Amino acid sequence: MDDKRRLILDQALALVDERGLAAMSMRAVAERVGLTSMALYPYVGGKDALLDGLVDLLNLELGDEVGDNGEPDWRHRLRALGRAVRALAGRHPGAFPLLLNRPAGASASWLSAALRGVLHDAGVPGGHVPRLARMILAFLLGYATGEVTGGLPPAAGPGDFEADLEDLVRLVEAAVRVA
Amino acid sequence: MDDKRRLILDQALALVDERGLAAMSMRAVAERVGLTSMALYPYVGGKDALLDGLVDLLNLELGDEVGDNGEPDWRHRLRALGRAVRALAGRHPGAFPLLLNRPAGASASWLSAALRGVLHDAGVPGGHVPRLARMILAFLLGYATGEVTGGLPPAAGPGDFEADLEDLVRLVEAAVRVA
DNA sequence: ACCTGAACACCGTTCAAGT
DNA sequence: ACCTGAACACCGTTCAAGT
Repeated sequence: MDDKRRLILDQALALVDERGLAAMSMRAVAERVGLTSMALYPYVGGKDALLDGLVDLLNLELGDEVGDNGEPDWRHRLRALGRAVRALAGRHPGAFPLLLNRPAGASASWLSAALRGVLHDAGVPGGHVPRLARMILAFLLGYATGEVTGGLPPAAGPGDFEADLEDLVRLVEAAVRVA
Repeated sequence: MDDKRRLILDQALALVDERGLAAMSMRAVAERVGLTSMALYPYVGGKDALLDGLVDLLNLELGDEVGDNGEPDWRHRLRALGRAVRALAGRHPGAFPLLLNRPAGASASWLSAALRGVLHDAGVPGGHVPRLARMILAFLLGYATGEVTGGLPPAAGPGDFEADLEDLVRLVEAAVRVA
């Protein structure tokens, strides 16, 4: 019976996708599920916890999309991660900013761990892996958030993001050369 | 008499600094100023516009801190910009995330323009300047936002941000070599 | 010109009560 | 066990009314 929690979270995310974060009230979510707002509390425990649940959902979706295909080329994997983050923001423009704006829960470390794996396989010295992973994470979340909120000026050209990804690849290569 | 608007914005920012964004209601700001909430509307025009006003205030403060001292070394200027953004977030942890989460208004382009100036002086080919400036902006805002919200995992070491800045310097140098 | 009182349509959350 | 009605203390915002 705990897929009722999942049902509620799914409907909340759908609501945010359709009408924006500001429209997501406990009452509005409940109506979508066919309950009153008070009935949600045992399942999701308050609005704040519900938002944390949405963050978990986004991380889950990101993990599903990227998968763990045994792609050996770290450059391919880094580009794929970057594109997946941006695509996730595109599918969930209302909810995506939560990733950067709320304390990172346990599930939030998925992307962080994936980036560390890429850097390790690239041959980045172990002592630099956590810092560099965090740096790339800050860029990816900042970029996709700003794109979706308008907090960043609009991109000058359509290929800008791909060029940014190549710059990230070079950044990693430079860190490898230090070794 | 338009420093009354400024008074209201200053008090709103102080309130957010002290008690967090969630505590900033029109009524709470008004009480701090010594008015009722309805009296604020002619000056700041609704809560959303008030939040935009806070963004302007942050950009102003950033511009004041960095100044336009004729520092000729673009590396110094890039590091100074990065440190200033991070320090601003440290002073205003509640309000800072607004920079990335709200559409960039006219004043928001200050930092963007400053970064473009640095890249130009560094000798980055003109065609790459806007993209690279935006990339660095995404990193800086993402980094400082995530640090202040907990959306990014905690830094591994105390010198991590300085090391990140050196990586940015190298990123710019690499873009210059392409020229 | 500048401000307030009263009111409206909402919030999140609690808790006793219903089935 | 699961849900609801009623209630509380809040919101943002409008507008007629006060000075």
